[in-house]
Amino acid sequence: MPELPEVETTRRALLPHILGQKITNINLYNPNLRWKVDGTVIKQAYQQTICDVQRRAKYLIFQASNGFLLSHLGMSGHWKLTDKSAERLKHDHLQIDFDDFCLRYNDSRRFGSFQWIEGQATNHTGFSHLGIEPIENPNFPYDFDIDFLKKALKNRKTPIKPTLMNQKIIVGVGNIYANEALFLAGINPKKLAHRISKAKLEKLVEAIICVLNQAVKAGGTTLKDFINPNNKTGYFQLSLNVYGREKEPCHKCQQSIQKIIQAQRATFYCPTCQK
DNA sequence: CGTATCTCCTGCAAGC
DNA sequence: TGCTTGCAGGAGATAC
Repeated sequence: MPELPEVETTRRALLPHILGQKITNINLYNPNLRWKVDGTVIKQAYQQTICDVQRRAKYLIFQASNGFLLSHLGMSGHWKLTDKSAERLKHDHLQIDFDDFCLRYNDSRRFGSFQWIEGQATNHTGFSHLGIEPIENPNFPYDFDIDFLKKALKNRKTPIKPTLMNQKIIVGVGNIYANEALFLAGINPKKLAHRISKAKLEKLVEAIICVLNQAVKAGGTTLKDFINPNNKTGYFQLSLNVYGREKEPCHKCQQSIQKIIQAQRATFYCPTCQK
């Protein structure tokens, strides 16, 4: 599910509800997520007041005065605003109570994770392995441009598509948006990253920024199960040009979209439009 | 350091 | 209908 636009959609949906709200209780129903969640998370966040909700890469940050809860949604995680009295669903693993409502984290595949970290997320050194933010982010630097990309790809001999998904270079781009950005830029996903011309890289920068901004505007992409905390689906799936469209006609040239596997992931592209 | 591969888990759809 | 198989949006660990 969640790439940058889905995490950002979640952040924006949560912010107005929980800003300034005090955590009155936390229930960890199932600690067996990607890494075992220990009770420390519960103890540290208890009675804290949320002073901001931020995003770095695909991580969601619940910032309180002396620490923050870091939440990664993995493949299938999502947060839901709901009544405390609402019946708990299968795969609801964590519940955060506020005065009049609660937040529940549901994650069928359990690839998500939680950490409680002392201090301010904006000063957190644990994010240092993460690459650049490709679109505007109110809390973290985002100066993504052609000079950055040219330098970053100079020594990368891997095909451009899996390279775009490398979170050490650019954050937030997962399988769907890597496919879509390459289509918009007219670049073949098999092209080796260091062999792409400057003109094409310029198009790629523009395409990544464009596709992510459009997807944020659309509230993310809902293929199967992405739902925002207010129970609304995204609608960027209506704008997909290649992802999931194997054998369907290209929106530009009508040739059929091809599916290949790269780094154990599905890649979709138009062999005519993407050279 | 860069690259390739494997892995965690459940749900669902396709194929037989 | 019911079974098996493969695949799904992420990314850390490991081996070379």
